[in-house]
Amino acid sequence: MEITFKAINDPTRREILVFLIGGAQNAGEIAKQFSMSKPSISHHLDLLKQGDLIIAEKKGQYIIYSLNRTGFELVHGWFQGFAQYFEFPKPKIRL
Amino acid sequence: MEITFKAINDPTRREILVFLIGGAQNAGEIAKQFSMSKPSISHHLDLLKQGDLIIAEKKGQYIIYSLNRTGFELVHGWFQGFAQYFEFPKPKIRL
DNA sequence: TAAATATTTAGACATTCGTTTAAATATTTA
DNA sequence: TAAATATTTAAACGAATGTCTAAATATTTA
Repeated sequence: MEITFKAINDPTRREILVFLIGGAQNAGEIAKQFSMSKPSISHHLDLLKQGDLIIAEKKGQYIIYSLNRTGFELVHGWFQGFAQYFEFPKPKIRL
Repeated sequence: MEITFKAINDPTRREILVFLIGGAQNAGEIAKQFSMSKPSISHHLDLLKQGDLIIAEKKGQYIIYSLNRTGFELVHGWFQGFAQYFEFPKPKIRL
Protein backbone atom coordinates (compact mmCIF):
# COMPACT_ATOMS: atom_id res chain seq x y z
CA MET A 1 0.00 0.00 0.00
CA GLU A 2 2.56 2.48 1.21
CA ILE A 3 5.05 1.53 -1.49
CA THR A 4 2.39 1.61 -4.19
CA PHE A 5 1.37 5.18 -3.37
CA LYS A 6 5.02 6.12 -3.20
CA ALA A 7 5.62 4.59 -6.62
CA ILE A 8 2.80 6.62 -8.10
CA ASN A 9 4.04 9.83 -6.53
CA ASP A 10 6.85 10.49 -9.01
CA PRO A 11 6.00 12.10 -12.40
CA THR A 12 8.57 10.04 -14.33
CA ARG A 13 7.13 6.83 -12.92
CA ARG A 14 3.60 7.91 -13.83
CA GLU A 15 4.80 8.60 -17.38
CA ILE A 16 6.32 5.15 -17.55
CA LEU A 17 2.99 3.63 -16.55
CA VAL A 18 1.15 5.64 -19.19
CA PHE A 19 3.75 4.61 -21.76
CA LEU A 20 3.15 0.95 -20.93
CA ILE A 21 -0.57 1.28 -21.72
CA GLY A 22 0.66 1.01 -25.30
CA GLY A 23 2.05 -2.43 -24.55
CA ALA A 24 4.96 -4.22 -22.88
CA GLN A 25 8.45 -2.86 -23.53
CA ASN A 26 11.99 -3.70 -22.54
CA ALA A 27 13.98 -1.46 -20.23
CA GLY A 28 16.01 0.11 -23.02
CA GLU A 29 12.95 1.14 -25.01
CA ILE A 30 11.43 2.65 -21.90
CA ALA A 31 14.63 4.53 -21.11
CA LYS A 32 14.68 5.99 -24.64
CA GLN A 33 11.47 7.86 -23.87
CA PHE A 34 13.15 9.92 -21.19
CA SER A 35 16.06 12.35 -21.07
CA MET A 36 17.49 10.64 -18.04
CA SER A 37 20.22 8.08 -17.44
CA LYS A 38 19.43 4.38 -17.72
CA PRO A 39 20.29 3.66 -14.07
CA SER A 40 17.69 6.27 -13.04
CA ILE A 41 15.04 4.61 -15.17
CA SER A 42 16.10 1.23 -13.82
CA HIS A 43 15.58 2.55 -10.32
CA HIS A 44 12.12 3.89 -11.21
CA LEU A 45 11.20 0.54 -12.75
CA ASP A 46 12.30 -1.16 -9.55
CA LEU A 47 10.01 1.04 -7.43
CA LEU A 48 7.08 0.48 -9.79
CA LYS A 49 7.70 -3.25 -9.52
CA GLN A 50 7.83 -3.06 -5.72
CA GLY A 51 4.47 -1.29 -5.81
CA ASP A 52 3.03 -4.11 -7.94
CA LEU A 53 2.29 -1.64 -10.71
CA ILE A 54 4.44 -3.42 -13.27
CA ILE A 55 5.76 -6.93 -13.90
CA ALA A 56 9.27 -7.77 -15.11
CA GLU A 57 9.96 -10.81 -17.27
CA LYS A 58 13.38 -11.76 -18.48
CA LYS A 59 13.52 -12.65 -22.17
CA GLY A 60 17.08 -13.46 -23.15
CA GLN A 61 19.24 -10.45 -22.49
CA TYR A 62 16.23 -8.17 -22.31
CA ILE A 63 13.82 -7.53 -19.48
CA ILE A 64 10.26 -6.92 -20.58
CA TYR A 65 8.07 -4.71 -18.43
CA SER A 66 4.28 -4.64 -18.50
CA LEU A 67 1.48 -3.22 -16.37
CA ASN A 68 0.39 -5.20 -13.31
CA ARG A 69 -3.26 -5.18 -12.36
CA THR A 70 -2.50 -5.78 -8.66
CA GLY A 71 -1.21 -2.30 -7.80
CA PHE A 72 -3.93 -0.55 -9.73
CA GLU A 73 -6.62 -2.54 -7.96
CA LEU A 74 -5.05 -1.66 -4.64
CA VAL A 75 -5.20 2.06 -5.26
CA HIS A 76 -8.58 1.85 -6.90
CA GLY A 77 -9.90 -0.02 -3.87
CA TRP A 78 -8.70 2.74 -1.57
CA PHE A 79 -10.46 5.37 -3.66
CA GLN A 80 -13.64 3.36 -3.65
CA GLY A 81 -13.95 4.24 0.02
CA PHE A 82 -14.59 7.82 -1.02
CA ALA A 83 -17.01 7.06 -3.83
CA GLN A 84 -19.84 6.69 -1.36
CA TYR A 85 -19.11 10.12 0.08
CA PHE A 86 -19.14 11.89 -3.25
CA GLU A 87 -21.62 9.93 -5.32
CA PHE A 88 -24.92 11.57 -6.06
CA PRO A 89 -27.97 9.44 -5.30
CA LYS A 90 -28.80 7.09 -8.14
CA PRO A 91 -32.23 7.06 -9.69
CA LYS A 92 -34.42 4.26 -8.34
CA ILE A 93 -35.87 3.53 -11.75
CA ARG A 94 -34.14 2.59 -14.94
CA LEU A 95 -34.00 5.61 -17.26
CA MET B 1 -1.83 17.07 -10.45
CA GLU B 2 1.68 16.80 -9.10
CA ILE B 3 0.72 18.31 -5.74
CA THR B 4 -2.36 16.11 -5.47
CA PHE B 5 -0.37 12.89 -5.87
CA LYS B 6 2.16 14.24 -3.43
CA ALA B 7 -0.57 14.97 -0.92
CA ILE B 8 -1.86 11.42 -1.17
CA ASN B 9 1.59 9.93 -0.75
CA ASP B 10 1.82 10.39 3.01
CA PRO B 11 0.10 7.84 5.31
CA THR B 12 -0.96 10.44 7.88
CA ARG B 13 -2.59 12.52 5.17
CA ARG B 14 -4.41 9.49 3.82
CA GLU B 15 -5.66 8.76 7.33
CA ILE B 16 -6.93 12.32 7.63
CA LEU B 17 -8.87 11.89 4.38
CA VAL B 18 -10.41 8.64 5.60
CA PHE B 19 -11.29 10.30 8.90
CA LEU B 20 -13.11 13.07 7.05
CA ILE B 21 -15.38 10.56 5.31
CA GLY B 22 -17.18 10.60 8.65
CA GLY B 23 -17.91 14.29 8.18
CA ALA B 24 -16.32 17.73 8.44
CA GLN B 25 -14.15 18.43 11.48
CA ASN B 26 -12.13 21.31 12.85
CA ALA B 27 -8.34 21.18 12.96
CA GLY B 28 -8.22 20.43 16.69
CA GLU B 29 -10.50 17.41 16.41
CA ILE B 30 -8.47 16.09 13.52
CA ALA B 31 -5.23 16.58 15.44
CA LYS B 32 -6.67 14.62 18.39
CA GLN B 33 -6.80 11.52 16.21
CA PHE B 34 -3.04 11.44 15.82
CA SER B 35 -0.08 11.18 18.16
CA MET B 36 1.62 14.06 16.45
CA SER B 37 2.03 17.76 17.19
CA LYS B 38 -0.64 20.21 16.02
CA PRO B 39 1.78 22.10 13.79
CA SER B 40 2.56 18.86 11.97
CA ILE B 41 -1.12 18.16 11.40
CA SER B 42 -1.60 21.75 10.33
CA HIS B 43 1.11 21.26 7.73
CA HIS B 44 -0.51 18.06 6.47
CA LEU B 45 -3.86 19.83 6.19
CA ASP B 46 -2.20 22.56 4.18
CA LEU B 47 -0.79 20.05 1.69
CA LEU B 48 -4.15 18.29 1.37
CA LYS B 49 -5.74 21.67 0.70
CA GLN B 50 -3.13 22.50 -1.93
CA GLY B 51 -3.96 19.20 -3.61
CA ASP B 52 -7.66 20.13 -3.66
CA LEU B 53 -8.42 17.08 -1.54
CA ILE B 54 -9.96 19.09 1.30
CA ILE B 55 -11.64 22.46 1.78
CA ALA B 56 -11.05 24.80 4.72
CA GLU B 57 -13.79 27.08 6.03
CA LYS B 58 -13.31 29.45 8.90
CA LYS B 59 -16.10 29.38 11.47
CA GLY B 60 -15.30 31.80 14.25
CA GLN B 61 -12.07 30.75 15.91
CA TYR B 62 -12.26 27.30 14.37
CA ILE B 63 -11.34 26.11 10.90
CA ILE B 64 -13.56 23.37 9.55
CA TYR B 65 -12.11 20.90 7.09
CA SER B 66 -14.08 18.73 4.71
CA LEU B 67 -13.38 16.54 1.68
CA ASN B 68 -13.09 18.25 -1.70
CA ARG B 69 -14.40 16.44 -4.75
CA THR B 70 -11.93 18.21 -7.09
CA GLY B 71 -8.76 16.39 -6.08
CA PHE B 72 -10.44 12.99 -6.02
CA GLU B 73 -11.82 13.49 -9.50
CA LEU B 74 -8.38 14.46 -10.72
CA VAL B 75 -6.77 11.26 -9.49
CA HIS B 76 -9.73 9.15 -10.53
CA GLY B 77 -9.49 10.64 -14.00
CA TRP B 78 -5.88 9.64 -14.26
CA PHE B 79 -6.67 6.09 -13.26
CA GLN B 80 -9.45 5.90 -15.80
CA GLY B 81 -6.75 5.88 -18.45
CA PHE B 82 -5.76 2.41 -17.26
CA ALA B 83 -9.27 1.04 -16.92
CA GLN B 84 -9.37 0.35 -20.64
CA TYR B 85 -6.16 -1.63 -20.43
CA PHE B 86 -7.34 -3.86 -17.62
CA GLU B 87 -11.05 -4.13 -18.22
CA PHE B 88 -12.37 -7.40 -19.59
CA PRO B 89 -14.54 -7.06 -22.67
CA LYS B 90 -18.16 -6.24 -21.81
CA PRO B 91 -21.00 -8.35 -23.13
CA LYS B 92 -22.71 -6.83 -26.15
CA ILE B 93 -26.14 -7.81 -24.89
CA ARG B 94 -27.86 -6.87 -21.66
CA LEU B 95 -27.76 -9.81 -19.26
C1' DT C 1 -8.97 45.24 27.33
C1' DA C 2 -6.63 41.18 29.13
C1' DA C 3 -6.59 36.29 29.23
C1' DA C 4 -7.73 32.01 27.07
C1' DT C 5 -8.40 29.16 23.07
C1' DA C 6 -7.60 27.64 18.15
C1' DT C 7 -4.64 27.40 14.53
C1' DT C 8 -0.80 28.66 11.67
C1' DT C 9 3.93 30.27 10.55
C1' DA C 10 8.91 30.07 11.13
C1' DG C 11 13.17 27.90 11.81
C1' DA C 12 15.87 23.85 12.60
C1' DC C 13 17.22 19.13 11.79
C1' DA C 14 17.40 14.19 10.51
C1' DT C 15 15.64 11.21 6.93
C1' DT C 16 14.21 10.06 2.41
C1' DC C 17 14.37 10.77 -2.57
C1' DG C 18 15.97 11.34 -7.36
C1' DT C 19 19.78 11.79 -9.95
C1' DT C 20 24.50 10.88 -11.73
C1' DT C 21 28.84 8.26 -12.94
C1' DA C 22 31.42 4.07 -12.47
C1' DA C 23 31.45 -0.73 -11.89
C1' DA C 24 29.21 -5.35 -11.89
C1' DT C 25 26.29 -9.09 -13.88
C1' DA C 26 24.11 -11.63 -17.49
C1' DT C 27 23.28 -12.87 -22.25
C1' DT C 28 24.26 -13.08 -27.09
C1' DT C 29 27.24 -12.96 -31.08
C1' DA C 30 31.59 -13.15 -33.70
C1' DT D 1 36.31 -17.62 -25.57
C1' DA D 2 36.37 -12.64 -26.29
C1' DA D 3 33.73 -8.71 -27.45
C1' DA D 4 29.39 -6.44 -27.60
C1' DT D 5 24.89 -5.48 -25.75
C1' DA D 6 21.29 -4.97 -22.02
C1' DT D 7 20.42 -3.97 -17.53
C1' DT D 8 21.30 -3.45 -12.68
C1' DT D 9 23.96 -2.37 -8.42
C1' DA D 10 26.85 0.73 -5.73
C1' DA D 11 28.35 5.00 -4.00
C1' DA D 12 27.86 9.88 -3.69
C1' DC D 13 25.38 14.18 -3.27
C1' DG D 14 22.07 18.02 -3.39
C1' DA D 15 17.10 18.73 -2.89
C1' DA D 16 12.78 17.72 -0.84
C1' DT D 17 10.06 15.86 3.12
C1' DG D 18 8.16 15.22 7.80
C1' DT D 19 8.69 16.30 12.32
C1' DC D 20 9.52 19.18 16.35
C1' DT D 21 9.54 23.50 19.47
C1' DA D 22 8.85 28.36 19.81
C1' DA D 23 6.58 32.32 18.28
C1' DA D 24 2.85 34.75 15.78
C1' DT D 25 -2.03 35.61 14.47
C1' DA D 26 -6.92 35.57 15.09
C1' DT D 27 -11.09 35.00 17.74
C1' DT D 28 -13.80 34.57 21.87
C1' DT D 29 -14.70 35.21 26.70
C1' DA D 30 -14.25 37.21 31.38
